[in-house]
Amino acid sequence: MEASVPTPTPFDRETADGAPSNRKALTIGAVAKILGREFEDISISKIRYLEDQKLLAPRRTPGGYRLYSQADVERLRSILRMQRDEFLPLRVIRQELAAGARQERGGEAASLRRAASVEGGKGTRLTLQELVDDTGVGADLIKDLEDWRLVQPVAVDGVKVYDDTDREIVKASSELARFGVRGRNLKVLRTAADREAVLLEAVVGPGLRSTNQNARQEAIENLESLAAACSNLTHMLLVRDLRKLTGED
Amino acid sequence: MEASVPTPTPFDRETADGAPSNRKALTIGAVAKILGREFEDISISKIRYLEDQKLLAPRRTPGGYRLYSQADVERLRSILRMQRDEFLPLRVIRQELAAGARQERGGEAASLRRAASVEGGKGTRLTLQELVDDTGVGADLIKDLEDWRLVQPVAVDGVKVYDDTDREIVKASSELARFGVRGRNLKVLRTAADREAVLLEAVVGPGLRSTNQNARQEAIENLESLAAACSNLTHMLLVRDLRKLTGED
DNA sequence: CAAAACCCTGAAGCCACGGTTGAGGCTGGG
DNA sequence: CCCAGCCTCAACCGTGGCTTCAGGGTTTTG
Repeated sequence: MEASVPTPTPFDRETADGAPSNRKALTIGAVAKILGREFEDISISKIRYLEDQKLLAPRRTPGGYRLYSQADVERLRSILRMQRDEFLPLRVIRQELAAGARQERGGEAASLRRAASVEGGKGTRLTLQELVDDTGVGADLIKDLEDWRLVQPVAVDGVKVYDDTDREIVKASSELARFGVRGRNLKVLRTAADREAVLLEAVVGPGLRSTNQNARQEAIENLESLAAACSNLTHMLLVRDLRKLTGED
Repeated sequence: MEASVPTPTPFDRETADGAPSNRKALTIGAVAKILGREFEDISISKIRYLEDQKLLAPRRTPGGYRLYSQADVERLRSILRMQRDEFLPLRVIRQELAAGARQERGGEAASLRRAASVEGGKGTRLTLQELVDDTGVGADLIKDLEDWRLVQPVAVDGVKVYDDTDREIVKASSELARFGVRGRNLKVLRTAADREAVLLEAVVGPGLRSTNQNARQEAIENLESLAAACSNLTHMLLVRDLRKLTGED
């Protein structure tokens, strides 16, 4: 989410005049703090390192302090995204940046990869309105999905908030809704998923509850593989059933 | 070491009847040589390393030699491609593979999509032996899958033959078998798929039975979309369930 | 103006990833 | 029975991507 923090940082005194602060150059510490919201593994030393690797070239004060323009920050942001979402090595990112400000290339696939991850980011919190805007789905359908518990918002401060699995679920459901498949029919899918979850829980459960952090991590990764394989298998089984349907007529 | 060598292969693997040799299982050296054409940085040790990292799991001879099925070679090929072309780290490739390359960027997803197509080309007919060589799965697991009716061969002239959905199902199951999920547990997946099929049948059934050829064709295409959306939705529901599992600790 | 907060460079260190190498020993096809 | 080919296990290695530390300069703030 692009909340683009125009927020006055604690030590922020450069915004004393109500002027648009986002025009001002930032010190390295300020940049780290801002980007820290989106990327938890950012650090001052890392930013310096990236400069060392010729990925950035901020202006300097006469005294030698780095000064980051708004553009620099954006550049850095996209570097970090490519790292995190597309797993690109710096060497490649450098080229990618040099080759014009190309953007949004494999972005779709990458975001999918993240969205489908079991290891939940917990990051996203959407209001109903945002969910509607984001998916282009009517509030009535969402209501329907909630009634049948396909979507399970959480109440925070009396407001329902949705997360990113909810969003993906809504998107997928809207596809089905086009064909008239709605809440009551979807219930069968939910129970199917619930049962699969129980099955997988039985397999990795022990490792998951292990106190050993390594074992736990491994269990989570196995869980990802299992979930994928499971969905895959179910899909193939469905395809076979459907072929029988279309074949024998 | 694996004590249970799954090779009571009933039939001699000699292709006395001049069968296409590319159906046969290969030794590691042969695999390296073949893939060496496309990937210069392949080596025997690298292939072994990838196995060590759980990216491959070829069958073994009773003596311990690795035997690579056609499917294994393809899997390896796509591993190498993801490394070379998409710079993905092995950790990510592992997941991507488990997902059965459900979405393949960059174009050619043809082979899988064909296999996943509802519109069945009844073409493929595999014997048990071919199925084993092709998928690299032990005959015992296949037997297990048959017992639980995940795989449904047809008897022709007293010989059981499998089709390509069976093959894909076996492949997906082998992924799960690695974690000890076998026949009895898989039954829940089959019934889930069956129910989804019933659901979709209700939606497109009328069109499917239409005498109007156009309407029929359209129904089939809708069915594909529906199947995809359905699987997708079930997967997301599963992911959400699993996140709850990993989250609350 | 001085202390406090922040920033600078360069060199060294660290850890994970993705393999390779080598010793010592089986396998299996001709 | 021979010998190329394969096996495991453990040690080793280069690179990438940072972090840490020492020693010292710059800016802000009160």
